[in-house]
Amino acid sequence: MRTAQDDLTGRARLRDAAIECFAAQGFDESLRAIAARAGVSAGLVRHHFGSKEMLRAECDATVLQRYRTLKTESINADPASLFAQLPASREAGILLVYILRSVRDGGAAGREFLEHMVAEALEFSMDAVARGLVVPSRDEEARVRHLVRQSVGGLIVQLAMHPDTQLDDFQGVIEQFYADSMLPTLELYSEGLFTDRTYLDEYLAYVAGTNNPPAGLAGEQLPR
Amino acid sequence: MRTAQDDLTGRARLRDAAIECFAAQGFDESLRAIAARAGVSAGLVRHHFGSKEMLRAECDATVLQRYRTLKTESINADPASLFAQLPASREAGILLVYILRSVRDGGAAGREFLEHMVAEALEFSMDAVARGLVVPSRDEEARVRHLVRQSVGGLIVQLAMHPDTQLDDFQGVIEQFYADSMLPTLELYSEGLFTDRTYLDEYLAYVAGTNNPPAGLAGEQLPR
DNA sequence: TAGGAGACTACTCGCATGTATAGCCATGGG
DNA sequence: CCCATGGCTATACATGCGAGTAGTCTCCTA
Repeated sequence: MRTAQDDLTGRARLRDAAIECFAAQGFDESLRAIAARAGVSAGLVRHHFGSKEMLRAECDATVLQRYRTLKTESINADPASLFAQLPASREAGILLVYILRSVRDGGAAGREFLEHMVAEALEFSMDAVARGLVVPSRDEEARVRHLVRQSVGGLIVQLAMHPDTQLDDFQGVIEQFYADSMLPTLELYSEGLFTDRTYLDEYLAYVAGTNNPPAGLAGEQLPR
Repeated sequence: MRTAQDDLTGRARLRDAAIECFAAQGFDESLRAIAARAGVSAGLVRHHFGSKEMLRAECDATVLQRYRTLKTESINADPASLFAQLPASREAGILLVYILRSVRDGGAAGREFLEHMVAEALEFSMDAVARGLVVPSRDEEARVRHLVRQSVGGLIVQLAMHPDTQLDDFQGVIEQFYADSMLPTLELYSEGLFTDRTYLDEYLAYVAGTNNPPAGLAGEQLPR
């Protein structure tokens, strides 16, 4: 019925236009604007997808799939950036902005994206620890969750501070973000922030005094 | 004309209700919902504020002022958290969520909040460096901007992952966030992440090769 | 060549929103 | 006493939205 062939028809144009509109303007962008970008009428969305919600779901799935493809294609090992210079092309930039907006707005799609990144980063991090590049943590997953949350959040803030960025200029904003963050990140990762271990040791002693071992403290999030 | 006395009338109730609604539901919350929370009619918003935009502006100013008051009241010196356990009360929790939403959605208010936090943190950080508690950075402002952006962003992501959090439960979510982040943060700040300085030194050598000194790299953001 | 399935459009409907208008009514100074 | 000021409400209006309906056009096939 619905094969990969008809991805050349208006259905695919509509889906791709929706992804670009959602990335550029947010998920509240109207169906009429999406249809206009695709060069079709608004009613065609209903004809092909049934509702805006189902169009959104298909966009989510498509973006996640393309993100996975892009990740597996470009295997690089730069521990300085958990995103591994994703926005190398306009297409990748759109994907990244779409994902950032998904996380920003919450919901199932954003949570799925985030969990995907955590799983990726956890695998990467444990490998880096095993190879002696990264110091071990008392709770690897908690550290990875923290780093991913902070990194994604930092990008979201950067995106929010440049709301009028066009999709084509977005690579520039990301590059500026990395340029701004590279030195502080490398300093922090290489030299830390505190001059002594007092705060850490005091916290470890405090935690050891409770019945909560540090390793089991930060596994799952709050159960809604 | 409009003195501090009439803050006991419906005008203040409307403003406070708007702040709570904006924090709980976002800035797209309807005037009718805000008026309902305040126990007045929707038309009163126009009567007192002229438009929704001007109501929003007054909410922004009020939140910023209360945030400043709260900050100057509670002077504490805990370098582990740049937010200094702000949400100690329900009122403070509402302020924090409002600020996070402002930054999240971009715009002038969010940028103002962020710049305010950067200025605070910069002052605090330079003092900590002078007292020998924190290692110096090659670009103090860039480091502070980075840390503030990451911290605020991390909270925004945490907030997005718990979209159905009530305003009263929000302190719990923040406490959970701190509980999850405390160990990774202290580890990172005390022990760093990399086992050696290779990446940092390579970057410093690379930057030294260009005409851009590291200190001047991350001052102002992109000129829109 | 006839016919039918599906891509696509024009138009409409109900709904929610921000804004605008007209008026009620309690209070307080003449 | 009286009436004007201003807080406040009820209602209407214009707009833009997603969703629904009916119909046209274009191939592909029997």
